[in-house]
Amino acid sequence: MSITSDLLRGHTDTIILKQLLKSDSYGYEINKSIQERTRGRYELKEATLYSAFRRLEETGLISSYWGDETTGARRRYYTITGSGKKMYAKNLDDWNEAKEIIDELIKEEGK
Amino acid sequence: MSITSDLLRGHTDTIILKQLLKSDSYGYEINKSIQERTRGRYELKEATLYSAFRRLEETGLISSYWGDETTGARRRYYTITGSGKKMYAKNLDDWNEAKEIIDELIKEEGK
DNA sequence: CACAAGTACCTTGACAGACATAGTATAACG
DNA sequence: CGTTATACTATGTCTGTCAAGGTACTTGTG
Repeated sequence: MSITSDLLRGHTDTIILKQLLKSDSYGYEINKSIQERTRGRYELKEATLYSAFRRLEETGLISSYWGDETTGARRRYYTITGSGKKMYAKNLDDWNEAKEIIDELIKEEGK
Repeated sequence: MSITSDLLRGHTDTIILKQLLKSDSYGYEINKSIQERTRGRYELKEATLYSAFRRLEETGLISSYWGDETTGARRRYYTITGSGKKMYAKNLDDWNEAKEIIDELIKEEGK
């Protein structure tokens, strides 16, 4: 991984919600997908991922169910809820604003 | 403040270093400057600011000296060091990369 | 067949950065 | 003369990330 975790901090939830917006998924798959999408520049640590799931489910932004795999390890699938979708939209807005603010504050040419 | 602190997390040091790049400054002034630059959308909490100073000084990225105010409260001024400048440049690069990665991961239209 | 590697999930405890709260001290203003 | 603004400090809490360790099943390899 090339960037530090503090820069990604606070985005984990949004990243997960985004993945679930496309379709239900499970931990391992989500993480693989993230690695692919970023061409290996970023991966969620397992502990981070699963603690995010717990947090998101506790606050009602996602819900989960066990898959009915007849073979292989069991998978816990997650679904984004209505309030999860709202939260995603809000987080995206917040991100766009934060991006602007941070740029203003740290860009060299400054204003 | 409109954006959450987790989104700003990890940028505090860079924001401070950026301010000191222009000229030596002190805590209160830096914070005021941030509020102005962001038109009130962001301010560092005092505890955050001063603990960042301590951290930056301990790691040699800034150094400090007491101002010789003949009036008003005493001010502790901070100067950015050589390694502070390098760190600033590195953090800026990291930010540009992180920005790209996060956008890829959370933007609606996806990839 | 034994064993490594890959898939898939979970728990515990530690750490660091942001922050709330509270305190000290001086100057300016009405 | 009390409030507001300036200016800094110290202590303790909270939360997200992560390291480390564990369980369990499947597939490939020699």
